[in-house]
Amino acid sequence: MDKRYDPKRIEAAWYDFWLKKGQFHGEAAQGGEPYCVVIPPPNVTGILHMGHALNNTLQDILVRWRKMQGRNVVWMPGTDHAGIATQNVVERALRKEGIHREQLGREAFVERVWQWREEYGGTIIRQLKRLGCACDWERERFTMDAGLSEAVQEAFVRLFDKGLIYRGNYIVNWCPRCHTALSDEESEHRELDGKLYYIRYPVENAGAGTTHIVVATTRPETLLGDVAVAINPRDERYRGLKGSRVRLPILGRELAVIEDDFVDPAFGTGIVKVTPAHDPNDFDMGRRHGLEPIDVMHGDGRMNDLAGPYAGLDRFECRKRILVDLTEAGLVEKIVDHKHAVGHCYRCHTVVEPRLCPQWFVRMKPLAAPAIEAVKDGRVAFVPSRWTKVYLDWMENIRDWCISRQIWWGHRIPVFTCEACGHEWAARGTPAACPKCGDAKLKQDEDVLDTWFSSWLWPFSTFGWPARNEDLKFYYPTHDLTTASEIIFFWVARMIMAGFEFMGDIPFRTVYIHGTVRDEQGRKMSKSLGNSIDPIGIIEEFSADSLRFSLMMIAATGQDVYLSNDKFEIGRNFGTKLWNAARFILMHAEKAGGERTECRADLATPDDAHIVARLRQAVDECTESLERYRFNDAARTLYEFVWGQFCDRYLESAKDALYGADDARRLHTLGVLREVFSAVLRLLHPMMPFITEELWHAMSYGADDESIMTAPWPTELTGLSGIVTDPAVVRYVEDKHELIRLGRSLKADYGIATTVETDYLFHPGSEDAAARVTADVASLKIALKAAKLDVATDARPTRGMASAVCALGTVAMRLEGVIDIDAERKRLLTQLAKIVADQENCNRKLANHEFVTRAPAGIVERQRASSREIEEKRRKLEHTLAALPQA
RNA sequence: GGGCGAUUAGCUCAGUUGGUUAGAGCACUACCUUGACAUGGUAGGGGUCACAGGUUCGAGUCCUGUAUCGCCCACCA
Repeated sequence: MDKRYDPKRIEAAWYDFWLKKGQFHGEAAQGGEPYCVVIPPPNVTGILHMGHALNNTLQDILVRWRKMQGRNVVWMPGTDHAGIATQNVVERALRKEGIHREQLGREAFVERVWQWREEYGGTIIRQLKRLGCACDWERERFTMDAGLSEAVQEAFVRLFDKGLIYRGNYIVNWCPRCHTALSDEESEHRELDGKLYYIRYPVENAGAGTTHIVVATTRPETLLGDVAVAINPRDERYRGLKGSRVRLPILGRELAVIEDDFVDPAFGTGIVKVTPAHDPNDFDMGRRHGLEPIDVMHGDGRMNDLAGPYAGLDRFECRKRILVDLTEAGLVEKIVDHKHAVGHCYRCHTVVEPRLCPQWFVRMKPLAAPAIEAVKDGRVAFVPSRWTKVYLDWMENIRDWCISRQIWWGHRIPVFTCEACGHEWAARGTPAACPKCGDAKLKQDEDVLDTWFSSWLWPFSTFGWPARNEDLKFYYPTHDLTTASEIIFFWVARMIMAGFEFMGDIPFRTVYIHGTVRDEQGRKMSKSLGNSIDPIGIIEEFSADSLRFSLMMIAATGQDVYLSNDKFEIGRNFGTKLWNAARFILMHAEKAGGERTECRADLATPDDAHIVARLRQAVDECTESLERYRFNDAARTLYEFVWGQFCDRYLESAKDALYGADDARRLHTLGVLREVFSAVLRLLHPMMPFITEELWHAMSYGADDESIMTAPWPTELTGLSGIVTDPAVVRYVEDKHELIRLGRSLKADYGIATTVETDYLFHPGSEDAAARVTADVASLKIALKAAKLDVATDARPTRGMASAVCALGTVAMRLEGVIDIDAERKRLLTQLAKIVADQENCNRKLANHEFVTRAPAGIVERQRASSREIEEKRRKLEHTLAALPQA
């Protein structure tokens, strides 16, 4: 075994080993209890960032852990075609060649995207493999592959036929750069420092002296599309306005004057310009008052012919020019600073333009109902639970989903129109003729579907739906879905709705929402900020295991993760520690030759009992933490056990036996070491798959061609069953270590000699002996404290002044002149009085639970436990008091 | 405007249902080339748990309020 751990050498090799063994594959035919996870499919354009690394490490831990527990596991992998994002990437590549997509035409362009995907689309999959992900790659899917495209059509047709999909002319979020509509979720609001422009509109026949009114707007260029001005009907100031002639500046169009409750008299001037084609509120008002919208913009953000003199200008250029013109005409009353939230395209960050155009929508209210119920009654649970409220708030106020996109890369909307009779219907596949008139001249809708329209089917479409095959029946509903909070609306909520609509059941049972990965300053990691840490770089520099384990140590449940490069040293150092512990055990095993190591009950020492007890505790804690999705706790438990208990304590204490002359003892100790370490490797495997696999083989725990992944999750610890783990023994060892530590400290700092006989008065099960050791610890602490007090007052104690001697059964202490024994006794007595009071209170509560309220067994048991705890405290304190020297 | 989260050591953070003297990693100090490990060991310094009230025998933990930072949602132009 190499002296140094070289992750590069082993990681790739073990991954191939797993693949060759088909370790990650599962199918229904194998039977057993299913456990299934579907990956949040990363974009094909994606490269692995820290968010992915965190997300997929979490899933991999769950998957490997469940596998070790004997479940029939499938982790469904795949990628998302990411409509707009991918189209943008390919367009950019084409632009470098000087080609615009229009030049290629639709078919050729889509062909190019497929080519691009062939060439670069596998990047993120390769990176997930380097991370160690145990995905069932035989099942890898792509949201545009034939099967999933069929599922998309099926879902669309079913919803269409049920009347849940409709086309309508509404204001949508329009990205002038991507040239497509976006859903509400795809428009990101950002607070911007804008301006509020107060503009005078001339009035012709108003009351005395009125020559104009003033409206306030943040987007002056839209006034070109104004069709009215609106006031609140209760606004006294503008009583006379109705019936007068208001003229639109520059274009001179006459505007209607309408009254609408929507208008807030307190904002701006209390008069609103109404532009139905460019603002959702105005659109609604326009509908209420029967006004015809006037659209003054092209899809690319340039003004159209209806913008008169501004036709052809970009919208922002138009804003500048129109302000100049208005100012010259004396129509700008004032300009004030104004903060407001402006929508931006989530793909290219261009300012979104509200635009009136025909789009396809899904009616969401009917779909939401069962999905709301399922979360309310706990069939689908969010972890941490606080996200439940976020989900429910959104679902209860859900708005229709705009699903059409004016791009080429994606699932073409399967709606056909008969050119002969005008019949419009949704069809699976490519229909040959109109079902109404039989004519063959058909036209398919030009638009494609929102990317998420395929994602929301992911938990069942990946298993072959609409076909009802065995795997789908077996693995659906899946179990855990792990994702980031940003995705709750885009994906999680919609999957739950689709699950009910198409499968009649929930898609998964638990949604685990992890935190966002941020840099040290708390900023989101992003390419544009240049602050991201590349996970692959970390794997190169440290190792995949280091990356994974460090992330788990840092990421508290659901909290955001703040990263910097040096954070990964935790995982690396821990890996090294583990490596060296293995080397130590192997070294001694080699020294023992082929002799049989065996844990023998009759040779078990308190240290053996202690490490086994702590191991059992670690196993329980680790298992429980994973069950509760507290990955961070599981990692910390293992870190502390391996480093603090196993290496620092047990391994050191084992040296006596290992270097000793007693062969039986040596083999026994080696046996305990091997058994405990075997459990350690298994516990760590989900988090650090590579190094544990390497060591599992180096230590020959299983056959050469068997993976640690198929070894059982340690629950029984059968190899260690002979070792009695009496609580008194465990406590004794704890105290012993404390005694040694204190003794060393006294000696090192103050030259106070102490003799600690570590094996003194050890009788397994002897409460009294253990209690007396505890008292000794307390006495030593007092001595230490006293010595320090004295140092502080510049009177360093000499050997003659204080000494602490541990001898058979008791600590004889002389603390002459060093400590105020009376004060110490007084302090302890006060403490004791408090404890006695606590105890009475606690027992009263217990009696109350037991006999009065008849509380559930769990609560009574808890109360009993705390009663025992207090009793224990009291005994310790009394012993300490008794051990205190007389003044 | 609504909702949520955070505030604990110099830094980054744990602290589950209230319970002895509030923990870890990094950084810092001193000593240690001891027989697994210097990516290490031993010992140590460093904290009015943001602030103000309240509940309790007991509060970092529960309740109310305040302040600061952050996130999400939202059609007041």
